[in-house]
Amino acid sequence: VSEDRRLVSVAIAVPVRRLFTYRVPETLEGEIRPGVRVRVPFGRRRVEGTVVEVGVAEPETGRELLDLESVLDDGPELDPPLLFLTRFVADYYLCSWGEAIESALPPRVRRRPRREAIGEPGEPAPALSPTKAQEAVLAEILPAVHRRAYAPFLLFGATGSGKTEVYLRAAEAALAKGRGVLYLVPEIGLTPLLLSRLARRLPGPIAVLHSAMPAGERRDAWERVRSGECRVVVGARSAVFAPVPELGLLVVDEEHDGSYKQEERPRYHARDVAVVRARNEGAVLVLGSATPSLESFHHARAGRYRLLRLGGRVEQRPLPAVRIVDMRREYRETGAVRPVSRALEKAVAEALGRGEQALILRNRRGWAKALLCPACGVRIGCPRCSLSLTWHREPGRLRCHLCGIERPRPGACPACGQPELREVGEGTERIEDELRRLFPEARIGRMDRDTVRRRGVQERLLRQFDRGDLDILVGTQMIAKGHDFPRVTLVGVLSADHTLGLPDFRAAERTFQLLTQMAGRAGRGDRPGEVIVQAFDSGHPVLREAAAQDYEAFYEREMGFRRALRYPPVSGLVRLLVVGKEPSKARAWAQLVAEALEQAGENKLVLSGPGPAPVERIRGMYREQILVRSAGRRRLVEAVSRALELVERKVPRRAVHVDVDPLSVL
DNA sequence: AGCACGCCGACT
DNA sequence: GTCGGCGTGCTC
Repeated sequence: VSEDRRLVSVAIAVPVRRLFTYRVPETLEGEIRPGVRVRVPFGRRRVEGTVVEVGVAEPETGRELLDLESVLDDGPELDPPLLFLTRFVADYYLCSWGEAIESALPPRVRRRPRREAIGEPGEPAPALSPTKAQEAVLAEILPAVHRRAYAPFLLFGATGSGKTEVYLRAAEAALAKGRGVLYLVPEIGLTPLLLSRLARRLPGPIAVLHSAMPAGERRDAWERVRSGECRVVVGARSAVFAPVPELGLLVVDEEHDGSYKQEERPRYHARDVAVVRARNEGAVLVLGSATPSLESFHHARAGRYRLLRLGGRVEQRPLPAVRIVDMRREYRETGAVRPVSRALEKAVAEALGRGEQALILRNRRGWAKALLCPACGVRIGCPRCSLSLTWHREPGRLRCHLCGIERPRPGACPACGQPELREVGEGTERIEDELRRLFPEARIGRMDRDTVRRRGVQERLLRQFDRGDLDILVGTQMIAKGHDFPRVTLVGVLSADHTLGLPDFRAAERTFQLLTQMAGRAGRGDRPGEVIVQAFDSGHPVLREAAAQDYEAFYEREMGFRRALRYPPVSGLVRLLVVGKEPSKARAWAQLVAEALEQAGENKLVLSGPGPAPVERIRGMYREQILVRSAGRRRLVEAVSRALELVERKVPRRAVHVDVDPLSVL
C-alpha cells in the first residue's frame, strides 16, 4: 500500500463514519492542505467537504478514483487545532468527522456586507474593586493565565456572588498576555446587559456567535475571530468551535445548563468539548455555576479541576428565606384543589402591598395537561404519540407538546359520550387566570414558549417587568434564568416536586438546580427575599436541600444514588434509541443491537433494555431504548462503535439513534 | 443526509 | 395498464 501526495482524505457531512479518498488535479496541488474546503463529486451529486489528510493510500475499490472538483476559496478553512477538536467530537460522540466539522463551521453565505462588531462605542467601565472572596479566587486563576498552560477551575458561587467579575478579570489578564478569550453562556444567557458589560470592560471589539443570529452576521463574526480582529468571543453552544487564535482563557458560565448539549446530531456537550479544547490548546478553563453539574463537582472532588468557592452574595445581601408549603395538608384543610396556596396568596398580597414584585414559576405550559372523562376514565391522547394532549385555552385547541399536532376540543367523551370532560394538571395559562382572579388590581404578565413565540415578546416582557410595569410575572423555567430583578422580593414555585417523579436519573438534579436558581431570583436588591415552594411530596429531601441552599448535602446524597445504580458521573452512559414504524420491527432491531453490544463489550458493559422508551411512541414511531453503562467512558464509546459496525448489515442505519452522555433518558 | 432502485396499491 | 408510496443500499 503506497501513499501518494496526490491522494487526499476528505470528510463529508454524511452520517457515514468514514472518509473518502480523492485525487488532486495538478492545477489545485498548491492549494491543498488539511483543513481546506473542497467541492467533490459524490454519488450522483456534488458536495462540499474538508480535506483532513494529504498523502494517503489508495482505497481498495476496484474503481478509478475521482478528482477533487475545486477548492472553495471563499470557504473558511479550519486550523489544525480545530481539525483535531472536530475529530475528537466525531470519535467521542459517534458521528462522522464531516458532520462534526459542519457543526464547527459558520453557515456559508454568498455576498456579505460587513457589519460592525460590538466595539468600544460605550464609556469605559467602572471597574469594581473585587471583594475579598473574589480576590482569593483570582489569586488562583491569574497566575494560571500567566503560566499559559492548561489549568481547569470550577468556580462554585451562589447567584449574585460576583462570578462575572472574576471572568472579566481573568479575561483582562489573558488579553494582556496577547491571548484570546472564549466566553460561553447558555442559550438564554446572551443578554444585551452582559454584552455591554463585556464591551465596556474589555479592550478591543467583541464577537458574538449564536446560532439564532442571521447567517451573514455569524459568518462575519467568525471571520473577525479567525483574523484576530476580535480577540474576545461570547457565544452559546456552537461558539465552542470559534477559531480563536492563541486561546488563553475559556469560560463556561452556568456550566450545568442543559442548553450546552446539542439535541441533534452531533449530540455534543459544549462544556465537555470546551474541556478537551482547553487541554489541547493549553488554555485556562473556568467552569462557573451556583449549582454545578454532578459531573463537574465530581471531577473537582477527584482533583481533576481546582475547586474555587466564591462565598456569599456581594454587599452581604442575605439569602432569601425559603418556605415549603405542603399541598396535601393544604388540600385537607381547605377541601379545595387550588393551585395557589393560602400562604402564597398572602405573601403575594403583602409583596404587592409594599410595591414589590413577585415571580411565579410553574414548569408546565398550557391550561390543562390532559382532559379526562370522569365517567369512563378515558384520556384524550395524541394520535401519534403516547402522551396526552394539552388543553390550551388560547387559542382554544388541544395540542401535543411532542409533535405539535392540534385538535379541536371534543364536546363530549369520544369513548362513552359523557358530555363533561375534566381538566387535570394545571399549566401557566391556568395559573395566570387564577392570579388575575386573586389579584384583580395587579398587572400580570406570562412568559412561556407560547407567549414568547413571536420575536421580541420575551425582551418586552422582561423590560416591562424590570421597569415595574408588571407586578407579577408567571412562567415556565425560562423565567428562572439570567435575569436580575431588584424589585422582586417574592418567588413562588408551584408543584415543585412534579419533575421529581419523572423516570429520569437526572430528575432530582434538574429540580435542585431550578429551585436554587429560582431562590436566587428573590431579594437581589436591598430588600430581603422570600421563596415559597409548593409541593405535594413536601418532605422530599431535594426540596429540603434546595430550601436550605445546601448544594453539598444534595451532592452527597444524590451521588449515593448514582453510585448505587451506576449512573453518571460514576459511570459513563450511552443511550441507544431504536426507532421503527412497527413495534415488532423496532423490538427485533433493538434486540440485535443489544446482542451486538454484549459481544462488542465482552460482557463488561452494563445493559438496561432493550425495552420501550419512557415515551413509547413519538410521531407514530415506536421507540425502544437501550442504556449502556461502563466505568471507562472512552472504552464504552469504542464498544458502542464496534457494536454499531456489527449490526450494519442487519439493522437499518436510520433506525438507530446514539446519544453519548445523554442529559435525559426520557 | 441525499438519491436511486425496486416492488406493491389506487387512479387516468 | 401507469403513478407513486417508502424500504433498502450506496456514496471515494
